[in-house]
Formats: sequence, structure tokens, C-alpha cells
Amino acid sequence: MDGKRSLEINKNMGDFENNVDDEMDLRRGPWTVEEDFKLSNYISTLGEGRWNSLARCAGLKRTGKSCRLRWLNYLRPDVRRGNITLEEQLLILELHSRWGNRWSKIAQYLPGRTDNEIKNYWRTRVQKHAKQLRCDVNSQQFKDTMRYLWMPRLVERIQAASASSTTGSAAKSCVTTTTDQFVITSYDDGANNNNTSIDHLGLTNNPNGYVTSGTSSVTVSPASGLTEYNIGSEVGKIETSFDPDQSLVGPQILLPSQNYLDDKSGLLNGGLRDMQEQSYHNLFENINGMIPSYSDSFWNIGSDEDFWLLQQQQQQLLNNGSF
DNA sequence: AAGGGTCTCAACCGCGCTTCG
DNA sequence: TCGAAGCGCGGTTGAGACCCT
Repeated sequence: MDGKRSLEINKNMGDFENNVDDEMDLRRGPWTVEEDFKLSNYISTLGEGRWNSLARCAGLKRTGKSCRLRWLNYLRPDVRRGNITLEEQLLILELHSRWGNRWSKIAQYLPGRTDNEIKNYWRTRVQKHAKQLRCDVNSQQFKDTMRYLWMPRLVERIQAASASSTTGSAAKSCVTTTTDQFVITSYDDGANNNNTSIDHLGLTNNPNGYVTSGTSSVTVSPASGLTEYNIGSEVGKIETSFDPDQSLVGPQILLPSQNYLDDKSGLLNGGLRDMQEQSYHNLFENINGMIPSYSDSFWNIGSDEDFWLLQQQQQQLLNNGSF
């Protein structure tokens, strides 16, 4: 055991002992209203930072760490409360597929949401689904399920919400959700088609070499039945719905060229490359085989109609062995 | 109504990195 | 240069809320 680790343990032991030693009297556990008031008051006048001394100066019998956490995750004025929206869910799935468990990095793109909140969302919702599918959350199968079934489903739900909110209004209505780096837009194209896109504004801080200009988007058009991934100037389309005869065309990827950007460029680019390399038949058979049954909770589907359509789609997929 | 199981999320823990004296 | 303190991140825990039988 190295010295630093030994020190940490000693410090933690100290914390533990303080729990039963009234001399130091460090508090742990849930914060009281009075403590919240003291901390907020102190930070609003003197600012944050130097958490250990802040805790002492504010008269709080808490560790600096505890104060920092309470402020960042709860007391900060711009902390956003309430359920994670569909748009936010979509962003979390996309960003997690790119960065993994980099919660604080992901949180940077969801203003008002904390890394803790996103981490909790992932653990309680996403990992639960992986468990239902009896597969590892980090497995390729589960990633494919998210990318090709869950995310398009979320996009459709955003569209549906947008459509219902704009029913009866003029054509070309538009609902936009903006974060620092992404714009999620639902709009009516004037021909009764509701489209949803996530536009990637370009990452200005891109230590990993992500796109720095132009846009990336994922668009689902109910009229054409295409899910369109747009990466800079490259466009790929994944067809996931039915042709007019109601015979499934199947998930097919239609590519403008084979000239893809490199690994570190563009939204969903990894997905497109994966799709090229995989047998679609095997991919979707695997996914369908993993899903024991569709349930409302699994996809977080909002209506019975959604559920029915999904079941139909699932059945069509199972009946069609040509892709 | 009761109680047992499950879910949610605030809070804590452990560790590595950075800053400072 | 070194060690201590501070900071921030990802992982884990547990109390209370909620749900189901």
C-alpha cells in the first residue's frame, strides 16, 4: 500500500471516528435546511472554492468534499430539476456511446444536469434494460440495440410529442431544444411530415479530435421511413420501416460513398462503420433474440399506439429473413 | 392495511491528478 | 523536489419512496 492510499484510509478512518467522537463533531448524512442556508449564503457572498476552509468559515461541521457535492449537485441555482426529457435521453445515449462513463463530460452538454444525475439515470434506466436483455451493458449487442432501435424510437417519440404540440398550427412549425453543443429540432416540413434532428454544432474543445465545424445530425422521416445519419458532408440512411405493400424492406443502409471519416469524426460515425461490417441479418436476429418481450417500461413508450406499432415492427422483422 | 420487494437519488468512498508551500 | 492538501471524477451505498401482492 502506498503512502497516499494509507493517508486516505487514515483520513477516512478519522471521518469514521469523528462520527462517534464529539470533539471534532463532523456531520454526515442528509443535509438540513439550516446547513443548506449557511452554505448557500456563504457562497453567494464569498464565492466557491477552497472547500475545506469554506466549510470551516461557513460554520459547517462538514468536510469540504461534502460541501462541494451539496453545492454542485443540489444548491447551485442553475441545477435543473425534474425528469430527464426525451431530448436529454437521446443526448445521453449518444454521448455515452461516444465517451463511455465520462459523466462529467457528458453533463457539460446537458446544461443544468449534474454528472451524478446522469450517472444515476444510466444506472437505473439503461443498465436495467441491459439486465432485461440479459446482456452486458458494454456488449456490442446492447450498444447495437441502443443505436438502432432505442435511439430511433426516442427520436420518433420526440417527433410525436412535437406533432401533438403543433397540431392545428401552421405548417413548418418548429420546436427546438438547444444545449451548448447540440440543437434538437422537431419541425413540420409543410407536407405533414414531422422530422426530428440532432444537430451537432461542432465541439470547440476537442482534445480527442472530434469535428470542429459543420453539423452532424440524425433525422427520422416518417414519410420516407428513413433514419438519416448526416456526418458533415457524408449522409447515410438506414431504412427501418415498411414499404407501401406492408412487406418489410428491412434495415438497409444506403450510403453515398464508401469514403468515411475517421473514427474520431462525426456523430454516429462508428455506427455507420459497424453497420457496414456486420451482417444485418445476424445483427437483428441477435437483437430480437435478446428481447424477451416488448413492454412499455422497456422502451419507455408513451402510448398504446406506440407499443402496438413496435410489436408489429418486431413481428415483421422476425418474419422476414431476407436482410 | 401490511409487509416485502424494487426503484430512485442524495450522499459517501476511493483514488488519481493538481496545486501549493 | 517532495509531501501535504485540495479538487474532481467514477463507483457504490443506503434511506426513503413507491409498487405490488
